[in-house]
Amino acid sequence: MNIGTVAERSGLTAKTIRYYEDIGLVKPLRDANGYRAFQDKELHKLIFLSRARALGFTIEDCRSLLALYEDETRASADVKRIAKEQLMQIEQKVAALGAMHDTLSHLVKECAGDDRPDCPILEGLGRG
Amino acid sequence: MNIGTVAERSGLTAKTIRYYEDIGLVKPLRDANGYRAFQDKELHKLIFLSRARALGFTIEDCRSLLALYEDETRASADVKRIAKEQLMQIEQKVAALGAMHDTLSHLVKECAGDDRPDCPILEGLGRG
DNA sequence: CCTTGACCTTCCCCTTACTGGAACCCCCAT
DNA sequence: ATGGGGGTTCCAGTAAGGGGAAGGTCAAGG
Repeated sequence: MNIGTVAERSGLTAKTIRYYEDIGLVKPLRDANGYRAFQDKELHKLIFLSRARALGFTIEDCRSLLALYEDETRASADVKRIAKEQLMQIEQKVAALGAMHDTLSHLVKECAGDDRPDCPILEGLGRG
Repeated sequence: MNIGTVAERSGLTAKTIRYYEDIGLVKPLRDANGYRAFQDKELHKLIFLSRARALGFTIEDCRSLLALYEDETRASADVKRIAKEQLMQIEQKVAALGAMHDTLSHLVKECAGDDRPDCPILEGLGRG
């Protein structure tokens, strides 16, 4: 499989896949013409990466998860620990965004939004 | 006021303030010795920036908001439009994080988290 | 056989919003 | 004069790729 094919099947872009090779996440073989030749195993790893990234894992998380994914003797506890840390980070982000949302929606609600220069949003931001 | 003082009062770091000068958000005067000399107006702009960034506005949003902040004749509608866009972006991020959270917490719940190699999290990520 | 267009390669710069560090200058107190 | 705690500039790096140039390759059509 060429890079275009695995890109389509994994949902990643060719650029991203080349980047993942650069940083050592995948190691495709090469054809005589220099084209990357992906085998099923590499494709599965890319699909794995695509999903893990979509769930918010960092590249370094993915590197750890991939090592566990490839290690048939891993303990599920190792995976669960990484996943739970990621869950907590997601929860923290949601909480932070929620606080932003509350403050901002309050300001927006107060603002007339007309032609007058009077603006509670700017006042709220500038108030010492 | 030197940069250390405004850093403390605005809640930004000196590094960040120098960066904001670099990209043209503030334009402090200079003392004879080359030190930045901040006046109250610049301090207020930095406080404004600190709050707006904390609410998730991008630097470019802040640039627009700051221009409106300084324009005594601005229409509140302009500010409200920017703020509402930001609100929508926050809502989208919350929704995306919520979806991640649901999927991941489901996987975590399924996982025994013991010494056995059997791991539903990895299975969930690798499943085609 | 030649060309055209789609695909592939490497390489380098760009992005966001800073942060860290090196090397150096300045001011005040001892 | 010296030590410490300011300040200054500039260079490099971060996460995770995206954009685009310059060029090699392949398959189909005329």
